[in-house]
Amino acid sequence: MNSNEKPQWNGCPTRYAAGIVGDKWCFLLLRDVLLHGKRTYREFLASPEGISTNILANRLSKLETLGMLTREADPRKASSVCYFPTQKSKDFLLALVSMMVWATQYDEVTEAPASFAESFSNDPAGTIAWYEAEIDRVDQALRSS
Amino acid sequence: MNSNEKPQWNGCPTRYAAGIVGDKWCFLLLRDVLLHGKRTYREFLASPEGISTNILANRLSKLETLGMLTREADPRKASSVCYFPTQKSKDFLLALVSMMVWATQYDEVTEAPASFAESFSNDPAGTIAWYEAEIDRVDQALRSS
DNA sequence: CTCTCCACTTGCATTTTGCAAGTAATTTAA
DNA sequence: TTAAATTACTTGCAAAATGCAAGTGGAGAG
Repeated sequence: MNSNEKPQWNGCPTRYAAGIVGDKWCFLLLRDVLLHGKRTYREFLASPEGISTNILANRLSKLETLGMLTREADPRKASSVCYFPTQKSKDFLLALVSMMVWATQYDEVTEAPASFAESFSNDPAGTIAWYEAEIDRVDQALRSS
Repeated sequence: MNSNEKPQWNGCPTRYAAGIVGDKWCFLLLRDVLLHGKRTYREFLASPEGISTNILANRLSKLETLGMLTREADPRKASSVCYFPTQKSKDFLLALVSMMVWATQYDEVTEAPASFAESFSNDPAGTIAWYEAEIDRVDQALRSS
């Protein structure tokens, strides 16, 4: 990607979202970061979908460029790297969880418990706030270690 | 795509959603169907992103297979074809609009008016219901013509 | 009976992906 | 102290997906 040329996927909100989330691997990486507490290359690599190493490196750098992740040294081990979600990613939680609720409804072999969709429809804002608090808890613990 | 082999992108709700929406073109076609009232091949082709004819045919058939669209004869002209959104697509509206609100917040050159995000945060359910009513109005008019 | 419109399909060059292997900088273990 | 392992990548290459241009077949209009 030549960083001199601006992508013209702006303007229309759906097109803007498609430019980030309209990619299988970016989508799943956001899940791993926002919902599964994953922060390192190795953890992302271990996800059951089996992303390959070159694609993972490419997408992490794309998500960093897009302002969804920050790349920082791992406080636990200087040679390692952490990818943290930005506020922009965290603000994506509502959309992500909405998609999961929808998927839970239509995936015949869903592994998600009914309680998940239920708690979201009872209190959407509270559910999202809970996820965000979890993220902040994980990241504060990691950063101060 | 060999229809004999089942894709194992089920189980995890995010993975299920990624299998449908984690594709730029499917994503934008859903926008066109759900928010722009587009129903025909020709209308989809005219979208500013410039999908090519083979990809359009491929994605329309994929979305039909996935139960997001139904392919029917155009009531206005028997030789023409209409793609209608199913309930499954319409139920995706909440997630789609959530993404748009998020994109509107972060796209520096968004064309979406502030009133859009505002009305959604004031009354999410009402906003979605309005969109769904619009869709039903369009489709009922089309089907009975 | 020809001409146009519509919804595709086909062929082919280019791009992206997936897989396997390699690498460089630590860090742990013997 | 030195060899082995770990981490985060990069590289090369074959296979698949994409984009573009051109073609096809059926229905309807003139």
